[in-house]
Order: sequence, then C-alpha cells, then structure tokens
Amino acid sequence: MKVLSKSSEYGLRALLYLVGNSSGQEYVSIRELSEQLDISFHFLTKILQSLTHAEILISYRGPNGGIAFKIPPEKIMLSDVVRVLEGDDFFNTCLLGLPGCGAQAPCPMHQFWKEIRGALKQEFENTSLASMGHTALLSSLRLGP
Amino acid sequence: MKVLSKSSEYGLRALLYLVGNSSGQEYVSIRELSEQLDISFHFLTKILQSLTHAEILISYRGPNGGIAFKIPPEKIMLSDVVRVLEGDDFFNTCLLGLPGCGAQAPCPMHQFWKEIRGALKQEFENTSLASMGHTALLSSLRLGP
DNA sequence: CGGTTTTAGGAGTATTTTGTCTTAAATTAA
DNA sequence: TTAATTTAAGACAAAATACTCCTAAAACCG
Ligand code: SF4
Ligand code: SF4
Repeated sequence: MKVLSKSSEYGLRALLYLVGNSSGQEYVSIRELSEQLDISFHFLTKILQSLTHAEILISYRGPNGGIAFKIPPEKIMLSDVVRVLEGDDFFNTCLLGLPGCGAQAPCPMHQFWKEIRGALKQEFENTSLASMGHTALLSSLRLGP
Repeated sequence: MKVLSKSSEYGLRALLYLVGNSSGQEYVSIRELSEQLDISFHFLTKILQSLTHAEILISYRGPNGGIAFKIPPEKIMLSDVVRVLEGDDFFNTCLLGLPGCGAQAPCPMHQFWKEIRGALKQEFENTSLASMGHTALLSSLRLGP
C-alpha cells in the first residue's frame, strides 16, 4: 500500500528532522539533511524548493545558508505538506480510479471508501509537524525501528 | 492518494462486474469484460490470470469460455483480492517508506499510521465482493458517478 | 480434420516516477 | 575582488509501472 509518493516521504522526513534538530531560526543545509537522512541531495533540494514556494519553508543561499520553517511547526499540519507535494485533490481520490465522482450515483465502494478517506484526512489535518517531530529521534527517520 | 495500483483497480472492477452480471456458473469472456469496463483486453487478461492462479477464479478456453468464480463471491473478501494483486505485505507498509519496521522504537508517525492502516485492513477483511457487488450497476463501474 | 474462439505466456513499448548531473545565481568571507 | 558555499533550475537518465502485441495452447464446431 503506497499512500505517499517518495517526494512526500522524503519531504516529511526532512521536516521532522528539522523540528527535532533546529533550535529556533537557524538555517539547516540541505546537504546535512540529505546526508543524515540518506536521501539524494538533488532530489531533496527540489522537494524542499516546492515547500519553499508554498511558504512553508524559507531558504537562504550561501555559507551557513539552508532552509528553516517560515511558520512555526506547531501550525503546519501534515495535510498542508501533502497537499503541496501530492496535489490538491490528495484526499479526494477514488479507490477505483474512476473520474468525475460525485454523490449522485455512488458506486458500491463509495460509502466504505469515503469513510476511510475521511478518517485519514481528519487525522492529517489535526496532526502538526511539531506534535510528531518533538519525539523524532534521528535514527527513527533513517531506517525505521 | 493512490492506494491501489491500476491492476487492483481493474481487477476489482472486473470482479464486481462479474458479481452483478453472471448468473451462476456461466463463464464470462475477458473480451466482454474489457469492452464493457473499457479496460485493455490484454492487460486485463494478465490480471485475471493472477486471480485464476490464486484460485479465486477458474478459466475455460474456447468458444463460450471465459472466467467464473471458483469460490462464491460471498466468501471472497476485498483483502483476498488485493493480497493477490498487490502482494502479501499490502497492509503492512510504512507510511514513510522505511524498511524493517517493528515495535521496538517506533518513529513518531507509527501509532497514528498503525491505526489508520488497521482500520483499512479490517474493512477490507470484512467486506466481501458479494456485499459490494450486488448493487453494482454497470455504469457505476465505467466512469464513476 | 481444419478453422474459429478463447485463455496463457512472454517479449516488447510507452508513460510516469524517481533520481542524477550540470550550470547559474545569491551570499559570505578572505 | 576572488574563491568558496549554498540554493535554484532545468536537462537528462534510470527504474518502475502500465500497456501492447505476437505466438501458443486448449476447447469447440463444422
Ligand atoms: S462512488 Fe465509486 S467511483 Fe465514485 S469516488 Fe466513490 S468509489 Fe470512486
Ligand atoms: S514506526 Fe515509523 S518507520 Fe516504522 S512503520 Fe511506523 S511509521 Fe513506518
């Protein structure tokens, strides 16, 4: 079951690392992130660029540059992140991949899927990066327990 | 959010069609399925082959041949189907894509993800093809409401 | 038997996702 | 000012997924 793309996975891991390892307003370099989390530097750079464009992060070039949160991680919900990295209709997809779904004549899977999808959405919308990240040990973001 | 691969989507749609449109032990040809559901014939053939190998379907060649349920659709759970088409650890994946996860030192997403994943699994394991398919209008499997 | 219909199986192609590389621009510091 | 460091941006390559095509094998029908 692949809910998130690699981009989202990497993005989330980077953000959680940032929560746990940046004290205040310092910039953390993408190089450090990529090495500590074992993610391709260039690939991660692009992912974080998207988050910078989306005003979740700010970036700064040059020595001692890097990225930092633009808004406090207490106010960044998981749903904000995945909406940027997966697209706006992330929580609105059909289980069977059919286009143009409404409520007029739902297919037999609709009710079932709508509930699951809704629970996931709600959970993502109520969970902040800070609430996940304050316990984020580096090791747990590298290889899984 | 893409939970199922195309193979699973097509496989499920075909099975649901079968529930709604096969009276008893008749074979339904893959050609009919592919045309009615607008799925590539050759691609669908392979997907259904997997389900035949897994003993969910039986197939028969030659004129008036096709596929049919080997076990009654009341006893085929959604989880049985996706396990065949997505692999055995479909309900056991990590949200962050990290390998080798246990419970020793769960990462900050674990509890949250475990619950969502568990709900989905339970729902799939308790829902039979028959219970979804008996209301499956053809149109609802073609384009979505 | 020979021709037709149907699934089986495998090779090959196309598209999407993921990852790499190269160059440019901004910033710092010597 | 020059060199070093860092993000930005886009072209390119590799891998995974999705799809197509061709030939075989089984079953049927005349
Ligand atoms: S009604 Fe059916 S086709 Fe529409 S979103 Fe729900 S599952 Fe998908
Ligand atoms: S503990 Fe973390 S790494 Fe392990 S399965 Fe759960 S979310 Fe994934």
